Amino acid sequence: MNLPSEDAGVGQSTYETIRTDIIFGRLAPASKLKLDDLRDTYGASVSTIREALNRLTTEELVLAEGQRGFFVAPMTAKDLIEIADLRILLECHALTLSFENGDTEWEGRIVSAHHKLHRMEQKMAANDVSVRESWKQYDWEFHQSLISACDSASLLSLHGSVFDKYLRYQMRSLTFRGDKAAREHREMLEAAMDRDSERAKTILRSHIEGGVRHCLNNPNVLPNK
Amino acid sequence: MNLPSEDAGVGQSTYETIRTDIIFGRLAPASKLKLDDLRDTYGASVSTIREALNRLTTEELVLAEGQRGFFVAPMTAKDLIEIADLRILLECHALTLSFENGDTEWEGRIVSAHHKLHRMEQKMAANDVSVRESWKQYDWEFHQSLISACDSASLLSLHGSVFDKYLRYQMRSLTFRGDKAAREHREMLEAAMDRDSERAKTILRSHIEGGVRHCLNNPNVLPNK
DNA sequence: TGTGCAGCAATAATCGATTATAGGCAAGCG
DNA sequence: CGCTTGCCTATAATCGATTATTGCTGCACA
Repeated sequence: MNLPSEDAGVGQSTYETIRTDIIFGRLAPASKLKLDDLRDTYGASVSTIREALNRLTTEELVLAEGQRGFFVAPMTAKDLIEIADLRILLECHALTLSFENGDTEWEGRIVSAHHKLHRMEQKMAANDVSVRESWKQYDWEFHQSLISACDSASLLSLHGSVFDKYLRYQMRSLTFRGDKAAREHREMLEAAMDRDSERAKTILRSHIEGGVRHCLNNPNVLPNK
Repeated sequence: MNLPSEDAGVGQSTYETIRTDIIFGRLAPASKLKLDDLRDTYGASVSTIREALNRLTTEELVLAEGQRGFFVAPMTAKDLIEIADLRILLECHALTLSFENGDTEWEGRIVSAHHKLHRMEQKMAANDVSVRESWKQYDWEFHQSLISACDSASLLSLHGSVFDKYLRYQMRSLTFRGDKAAREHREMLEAAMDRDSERAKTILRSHIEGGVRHCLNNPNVLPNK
């Protein structure tokens, strides 16, 4: 997850803000994005807004329908399943490469990321819902750290984009999957320290499939259809 | 490969034209993209040009460096290897899914695409270089047809984007890899008809790896560095 | 003669205005 | 009474102008 970086130009920060607003559900799926409204909301000119929306169109977080404007990408069960399938494919592949290349620095990043994630999991378990967004942020950081030694910028970039789309579905389930996910994270940490990529991949697959089931069983996630 | 569709708006067609100009090498790798120059070349206002460049930035065909403008993405051996690795990963996965789901319509698409590709391969073998771009177009269509029954729009879209980046490298090798590639295409056609996805994947892997070697051995492809 | 600062030219970023399009509503005709 | 057609409003697409940034060049001072 790339959070909005304040220091950048108007264009860049508008793009990042709209992007996170879509991912965190502050802009409803399938809703119309009127340029004039967005200009008022985000305080940038229509041209700048269009720039941001066009970029998001390429990422398929926004749909541009002919001359009829922009819409937030809708959320469907089929899309969730496709995205999860892609995340498994890309992340497992990256895991294999990363486990081969990873050095001690890499282990350090993982241990550090897991520690921070674990703290958030504890807070979530104690029903402190205020940390929901930072929890997901640290979840990203942990998964990212595991594959960070894969030595392929293209793979990392593609994975990041898929991860964020997956995250949009996760953000809609208000309940915490708790113990199970936390245990899987710990097991992946251990598998990484043992350089056992097969074990890590098995856990990751069931980790993601569990997340998908959790979403599909939760009526908050896909209210329509 | 999505070729420019003339019927669309100025923005869309500018985007598509610049995109194909990058992929087909008419815009040199790592070259600076000056907005005023592009406005004259493509006959659209700077805002429209910016819109196109921003979209291409998301696809990583163009790099946007701070407040210092846009550049065509450079081409490097490492990037080629990463892209090819991703193409293998995505296309093999799609192949598996597609072979499971494919119906008779799907077979028809493959046979048709292979026939057209074969015609171009014959022309290329006869040193008719004028068909170089349509040959690559039909190559795309054939590979696309093989995975077209994978039933995942996200996977097809991601694959398309990676394929086009791979294509950019292929377009720089002026020589025809000929017989070998043509035989591999025919073998993949046969594997598809037999629904033998393992065989198809093995051929595909060596097909792509052969293409990469062909590029890396050709000094035209990566002149610098 | 080398270095640093200042002003200038080139070019990018942002904006608001103008033009084009779509979709709804109403009037007129069948 | 219903359907079609033309106008009208809301909104998108495109544009050229304005502002900001960068990096170069030349001059002054050490």
